[in-house]
Amino acid sequence: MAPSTSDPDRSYGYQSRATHRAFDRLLQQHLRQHGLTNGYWYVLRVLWEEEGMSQRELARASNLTESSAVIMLDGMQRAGLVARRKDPADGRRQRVFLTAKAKRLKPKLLPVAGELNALAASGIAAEDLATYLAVAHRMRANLVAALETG
Amino acid sequence: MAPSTSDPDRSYGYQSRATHRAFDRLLQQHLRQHGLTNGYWYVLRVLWEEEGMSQRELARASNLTESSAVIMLDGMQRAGLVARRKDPADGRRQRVFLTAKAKRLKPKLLPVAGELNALAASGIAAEDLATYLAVAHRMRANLVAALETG
DNA sequence: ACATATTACTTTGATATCAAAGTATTTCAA
DNA sequence: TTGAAATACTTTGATATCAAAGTAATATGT
Repeated sequence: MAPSTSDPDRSYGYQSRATHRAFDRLLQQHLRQHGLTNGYWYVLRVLWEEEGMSQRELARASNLTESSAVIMLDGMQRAGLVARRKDPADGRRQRVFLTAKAKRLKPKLLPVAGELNALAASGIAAEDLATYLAVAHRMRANLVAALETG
Repeated sequence: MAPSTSDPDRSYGYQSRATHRAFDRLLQQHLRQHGLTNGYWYVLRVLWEEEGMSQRELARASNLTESSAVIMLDGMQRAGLVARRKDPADGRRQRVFLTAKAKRLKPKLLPVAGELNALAASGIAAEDLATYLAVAHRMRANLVAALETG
């Protein structure tokens, strides 16, 4: 393999990590003013769209493992953001719901997502942004397929 | 702002996180066979290119904060991968060097970077891959500029 | 020279994350 | 119907990561 794929500037892994870290740090800077952590944010983003899913579904939608989701939800429950209710039809499932407090945060905080994305995208052609999303999506699919294989 | 920028599939933040996580998990799967952690890998990638930099320089090159770098290097030192030597000309600086053991790992492990990148890129047009890198680079610059502003 | 500012690293306390092993509940096949 | 398998969640122990405050060494202005 030519050096091109291990040179950091040309490494998709390196660049995706660098982009993510920059997003994550800026997100943290915004959320701390509202007393939220990044981890809570990722879960709230999902729950603001749809409440009442099982922890497993929520973990998948939030891109967390199930054990990470348990820990996150423990914290969010203590912070008064979510409530867990056992599914009456299946005692194994814990369905997750937002509290009134978490619902009130939505209009204040959801716009932050748009702001950060707009900021990141500034000065970049719309066509290139679309390509970025498509490539990211395909790379993830390729990598997840490899993860499951081996 | 239109919903387009908060819909996960169209959110650059969401997609960059998802891509990174997939890379990171697959990397972990590969490295564990060699007894290395992802954190050590990121630092080794830098040191395999250039030894003897100060911790601050190394932290910047590895995309870590200085305090994270300290913790990582403590572990790497215990694992016999690096040695720290005080700069004779400036007693504040700790210069970081690879041990023989870490140097021996390079030919075995460096190719992993190329393999994962090739795997991630499979089925994607070269032109689109180039766009991905350019967009990632620019986004990071935009975000870092915002971080520094406040 | 000496007090102050700057620089480089370290410590501390917190969140984020996972894999592996463990527990409780439901499903299913004989 | 009952025991094994599958499912859903939890616990445990580890790494990864950061911000803020702390320590040590050097540089700077007077």
